[in-house]
Amino acid sequence: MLRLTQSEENYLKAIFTLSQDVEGSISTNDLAEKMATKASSVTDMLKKLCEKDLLEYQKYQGCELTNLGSAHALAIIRKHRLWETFLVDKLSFGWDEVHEIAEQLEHIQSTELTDRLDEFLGFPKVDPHGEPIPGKDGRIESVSNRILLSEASVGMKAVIMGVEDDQTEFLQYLNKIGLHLGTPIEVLDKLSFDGSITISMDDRQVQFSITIAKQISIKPL
Amino acid sequence: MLRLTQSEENYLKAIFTLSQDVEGSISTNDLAEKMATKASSVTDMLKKLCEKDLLEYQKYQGCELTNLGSAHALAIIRKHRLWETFLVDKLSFGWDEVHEIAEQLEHIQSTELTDRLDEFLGFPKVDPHGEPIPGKDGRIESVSNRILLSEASVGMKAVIMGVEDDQTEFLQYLNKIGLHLGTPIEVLDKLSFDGSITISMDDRQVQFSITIAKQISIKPL
DNA sequence: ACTTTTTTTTAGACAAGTCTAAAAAACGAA
DNA sequence: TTCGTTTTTTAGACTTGTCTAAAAAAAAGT
Ligand SMILES: [Mn+2]
Ligand SMILES: [Mn+2]
Ligand SMILES: [Mn+2]
Ligand SMILES: [Mn+2]
Repeated sequence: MLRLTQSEENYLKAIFTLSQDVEGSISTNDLAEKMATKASSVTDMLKKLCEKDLLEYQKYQGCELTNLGSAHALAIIRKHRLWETFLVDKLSFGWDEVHEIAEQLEHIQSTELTDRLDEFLGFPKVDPHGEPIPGKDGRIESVSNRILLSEASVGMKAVIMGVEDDQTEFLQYLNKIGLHLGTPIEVLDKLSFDGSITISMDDRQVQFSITIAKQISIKPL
Repeated sequence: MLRLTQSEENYLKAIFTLSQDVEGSISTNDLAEKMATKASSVTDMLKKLCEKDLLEYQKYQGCELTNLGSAHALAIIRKHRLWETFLVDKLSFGWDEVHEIAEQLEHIQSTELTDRLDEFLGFPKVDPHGEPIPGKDGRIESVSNRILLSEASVGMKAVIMGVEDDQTEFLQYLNKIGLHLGTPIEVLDKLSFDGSITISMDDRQVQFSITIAKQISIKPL
C-alpha cells in the first residue's frame, strides 16, 4: 500500500476537486492557485506524483489523475467529510468551525478507523455542508437534481442542499441570516447586469451577489 | 502561541516521559533510543528546542524541560490519551489497537476540539491502559497507591491498574490470558534469580517474566 | 508570420529533519 | 592520573517541499 505524505495527499485532493468542474486536464497555474503555492513547486510535485503513477503528466500538458490517484483522493475526501460530520453531529461544532480541523484529520492513516467512524455516525450520506460522502468502496453517490443558486430562474421554488465549506466568514454569514441545509426558498428576482439574486426565505427577503450564489446549491421543487 | 512540528512534539513527549522515571536531566543517548533515531539527530533537535525555550540544554549535560516545554508535552499526552479513550469507548477498538492511531491524532491542533472531546467522553480520569489523563489546566491527577507488579511481594493481593500501551503484542498477550484493568490477582511466587513472578487470577495461575512484570502496575488491597 | 504576453519549466537556493563518519569531551578503571 | 571506552557533538551529505529568478514553450494579437 503506497504511503503518501500530507502534501502529496493535499495535491491529489486539489486536483480531484478541480477536475470535477473542468473537462480534460488541470493546468499547473490553476493548481498553484488552489494550493496557494508557486507554479514551480507544482511542477516538482507533478513529476513526483506522476512517478508514483498517481497521475498522468507531460510537460506543458497539465495533469490528470489515474484511477489510482482518484482512489486516493476519494479516500481523503471520505475522511474529511466523515470527520466534519463527527465534529458537528457528535461534538456540537458549528458548520463554520470544522473545515480547518478536518483538513488535519483527513490525513490520519487507518482504514479501520475511517470505517468504524462511518459506522459510529450511522453511515451518513452527506457532510454538514451537504457534500456527498464517498463510501468504503470509494464510490460517491451522485447528488442529482441539484443546481447552483446562481443558475436558478425567477419564480423557482427550491430547498437549500449544499454550501461551499472552506470560507469561515461565508458560513458565519449564512448563520447570521438563518440559512441552513433544508431551508425552503423562492427566487424573487435576478439582476442581469451583475447576476445578483433576490430570494425569500422565512418570509424575509435576502439578496445575494453572484459570488455567493455560486457557492450555494439548491434542489428545485 | 508557539506552533510546533510533529517531530518537535514527539521529542517533547519522549523527554517528558523519560523524566518521569529519572531524577535530573535526560541523556542524549537515552533520548535517541526512545525516539529510535541517532544521537546526532537528537543533538540537533535539542539545540532547536532549547532555542525555543522549551528545554534547557548545555553541551554534554543532557536536557531538562522548562515549564513551557512540560506544558506542551502534557497537552500532547492529554490528546493522546483522550483519543485512545475515544477509540476504545466509542469506536469499540481493542486496547491493543489504539496506540499507533493515537500517535497520529495527538498532533491535531485545536484546543477546542480537545476540550469538546473530553466533555463528549464524560471527562475520563484514565485512558484504556490505566494512564491518568491530564486535565484542561495541564494538571495530571496523581495515581497513588500504585506499584509495579515486579515490585510486589509474595502473598500480596491486588488489582490490575495499568499496563504499558506501546507494544501491540504485549497487549494481545494480556487479552489472550484474560488480564484487563480491574482484574484481581494474588502474588503466589517470585523467583529471586530471574525475577519472574507467579500470580493467580480467575482461579488460574500465570507466570510473568520480570520484563512483563515491569509493564504492569497494580494497587495492593 | 512575427511579435508580445502568458504559462510552464528549469536552475539554484534554503529550511527541516534525518543519516554516517569523524572529532571532541566525559567517564571510568587500573 | 592516565589511558581506553563510552557518550556526545560536529561536519558534511541527502530528502522533501518550498521559494526566486531566468529560460523555454505555448498562446494570443496584430
Ligand atoms: Mn471541509
Ligand atoms: Mn489537508
Ligand atoms: Mn498510547
Ligand atoms: Mn506522535
